[in-house]
Amino acid sequence: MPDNKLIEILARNDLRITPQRIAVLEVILNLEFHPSAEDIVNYIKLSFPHVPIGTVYKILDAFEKKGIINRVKTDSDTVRYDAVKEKHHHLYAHDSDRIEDYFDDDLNKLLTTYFKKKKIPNFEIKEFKLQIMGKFTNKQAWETK
Amino acid sequence: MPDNKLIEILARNDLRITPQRIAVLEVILNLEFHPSAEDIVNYIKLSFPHVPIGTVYKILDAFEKKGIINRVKTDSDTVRYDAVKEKHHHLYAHDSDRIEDYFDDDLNKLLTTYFKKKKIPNFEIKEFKLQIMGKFTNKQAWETK
DNA sequence: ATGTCTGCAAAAGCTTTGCAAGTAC
DNA sequence: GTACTTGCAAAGCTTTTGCAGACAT
Repeated sequence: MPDNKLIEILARNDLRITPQRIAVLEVILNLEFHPSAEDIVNYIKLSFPHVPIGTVYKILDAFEKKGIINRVKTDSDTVRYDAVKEKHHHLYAHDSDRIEDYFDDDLNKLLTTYFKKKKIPNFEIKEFKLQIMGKFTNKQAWETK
Repeated sequence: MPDNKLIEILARNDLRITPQRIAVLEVILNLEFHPSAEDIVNYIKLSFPHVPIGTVYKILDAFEKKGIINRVKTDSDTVRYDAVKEKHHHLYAHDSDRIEDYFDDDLNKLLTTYFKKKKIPNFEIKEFKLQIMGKFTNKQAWETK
């Protein structure tokens, strides 16, 4: 992704433009495996020798507050991040900690229609996300990325 | 829940019957808010003065391995637990860390049927769970439990 | 010039682990 | 009696916080 696009996102969100923020933003927008803070540090190292993980946490925090990213729900005790993008769901691999996006407009429509008719007592729905647990059957596609 | 039922569950799973395990199991089976390890310790304190949290973690670990409980997916860094029961989904409160079960057979059927027709490329679905985020509109029901 | 961000290190959670003593079987 | 479990404390991780110096505006 070109830097000027990344800078534009930061500017639009009233965030000061720093090399560290550009690097973190680029990683989250480009990577598809929903990185943890540590993943981000490791990935950035390749191009940006040393960003302390404390700084990455602060940056992630700022991004989350601005709504640029979200935390992904997992059943482990480490937080993973997801760039905010068009409505999507998540595929969770049973045998690894891989999490991938799943886009499906028919599914969105199906669920939206369903909950328009069927209300949940005492609960006002803001959004929903389907967690789909299972196994990836084609590892190549991911490993060679 | 009567002790003999709890004991029966432990026995069926080849777990030795100890007062600590009975207490933890009872909490998880009865409480509906998906407690963390710390919640469990606090709750148990009322009837069982002191169970170290390390022991609770070991018990939870044993229960999870036997499939008596599951970890609940959240976007925080603390793990919460859920008794394994008939298929259900989760309601997540936006303004608190409350998580409740949502049972809906029509929804289960709808999704099962949907994914029988629509396959996800390179992914073999084992199960799915809908996360429903929003706001509880009737706090009384919960607060007075 | 000002307010914000980074880097570093310390501190603060949460969870796991090791081991001796205790308990279930 | 044996194997497993508990209790306790230490260690391990992840995440947060504080503060001085650096940087963006």
